Amino acid sequence: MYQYGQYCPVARAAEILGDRWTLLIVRDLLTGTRYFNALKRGLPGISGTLLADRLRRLQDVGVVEKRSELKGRSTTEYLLTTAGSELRDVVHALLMWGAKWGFGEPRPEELDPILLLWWMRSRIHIDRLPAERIVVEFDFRGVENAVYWLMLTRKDVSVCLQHPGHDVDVVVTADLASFYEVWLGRLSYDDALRANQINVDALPALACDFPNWFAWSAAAEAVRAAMLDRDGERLAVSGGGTETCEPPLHLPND
Amino acid sequence: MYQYGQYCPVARAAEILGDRWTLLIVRDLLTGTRYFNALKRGLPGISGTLLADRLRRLQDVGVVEKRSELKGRSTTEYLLTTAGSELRDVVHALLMWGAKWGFGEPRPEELDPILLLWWMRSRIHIDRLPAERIVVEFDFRGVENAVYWLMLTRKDVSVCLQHPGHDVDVVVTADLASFYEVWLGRLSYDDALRANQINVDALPALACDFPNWFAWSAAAEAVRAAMLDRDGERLAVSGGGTETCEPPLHLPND
DNA sequence: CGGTATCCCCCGCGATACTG
DNA sequence: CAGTATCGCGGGGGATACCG
Repeated sequence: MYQYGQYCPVARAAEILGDRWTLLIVRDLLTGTRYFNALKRGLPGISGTLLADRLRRLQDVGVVEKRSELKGRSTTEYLLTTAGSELRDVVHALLMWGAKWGFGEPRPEELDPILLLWWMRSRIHIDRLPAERIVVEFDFRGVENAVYWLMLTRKDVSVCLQHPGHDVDVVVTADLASFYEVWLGRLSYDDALRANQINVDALPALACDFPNWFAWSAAAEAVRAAMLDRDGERLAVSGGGTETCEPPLHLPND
Repeated sequence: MYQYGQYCPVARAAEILGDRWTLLIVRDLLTGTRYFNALKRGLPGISGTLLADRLRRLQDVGVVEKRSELKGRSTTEYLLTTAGSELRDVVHALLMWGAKWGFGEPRPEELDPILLLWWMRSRIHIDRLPAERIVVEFDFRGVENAVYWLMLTRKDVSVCLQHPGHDVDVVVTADLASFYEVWLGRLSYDDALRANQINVDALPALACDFPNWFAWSAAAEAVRAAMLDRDGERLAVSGGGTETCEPPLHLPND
């Protein structure tokens, strides 16, 4: 951990949060991730050693509390302290800025289908699911052999890298980049359907209900707002050819 | 520059801002620093190479604009773009959090007297200065031979590491840590005077006016608010022994 | 002043093996 | 599963010299 040697609150905060991965760890803790391996799954590329280092540092500075439940199994929980919870404002400011100024098309190396499904798993409207178990198969184009499954019940949601064995109820075939953009609010689900970037094969009732099972990304609203914001500024600057301008549609960008 | 490989606005923002020094560079640009060497002076410990690297990166991502005025001298200005200016929210969130949770007594290695004077230089109420040039000598205790000067005119303010030659109008003798705490709003100037942590030797009129020449740290208000905030929570938790509690005074902490 | 080019060292980090 | 201990490397970054 580097020390800037400046007696300044911004420098102190940057010392604590500036280490690689630390802000993403906080982001995930803020959205309810509590276990070591869950954090690790949400941060592909981090090594176990490094995650442990970062978590220890966060404990030392009073942002994270480690709680070991000795009762049932060796479940160790990482929870944000009060100080950690108040980082919500920092992460939110980063989110708003990132959505407006650091965002655009996904880079190829950002198209990790497993991470996407992992994120989706944590944003299921459990109470909107059908009563019976549902297995959804995702067939992502643009990545070789990217076929994974989501097993949805009202008790539990799991990402399967192997066929779960049960019958598949819904088959989603999608362009991975487009599905990511839908996830993040840059593209509307309906538009993606219409442009054949997403295809849902299931009994009509299920296919129609499918998009409602997901809350989509927590960042989607900010991303949409940022797009409108920037479009607004661009239009304002360019002078605008039409006085009554059409509501900006999310057009497929093929 | 590290890439997290996550299509997420927070990760994208962290990629751009997470490099060492970058947030402090933005902090200084936000407060009006515009020249390479001025940035360097405000960031003791950064190498010229690294500062140049960081500034180039910030240009590449559209946060900073480099403007070379070819007219007069070879003055090169670094200015925040619109995107850069909107980082104000991020830095502000860090400031608020840092003031509340990452702050406390200064660490010994943070007691750089030159940096303090450099900061003071940029927060002078130029219009409150006397009409004639004023030379203030600072005699910081706790550091060997830490004697420096501030030369104040309504045209220009400069930090002198050598005696500027002119007569000294005000001699400030102070404990460096305490003066830093006054600078940052953790200690009131008057209390520090009373506790002999700061001593001002000058003609009465000048001595009395001296503290009003400075705007003190831009972070001071946040720091004060954070102290009250935390005290409030502490009192609320401890139950409070007195029903009418005295307004929390900033007592000298000797 | 306002940087770039070069060299070289150190430590942040990944990989691996091991433990409760 | 939830980590710790150890080793080895690569590149981030400091020091220095140089240029416009």
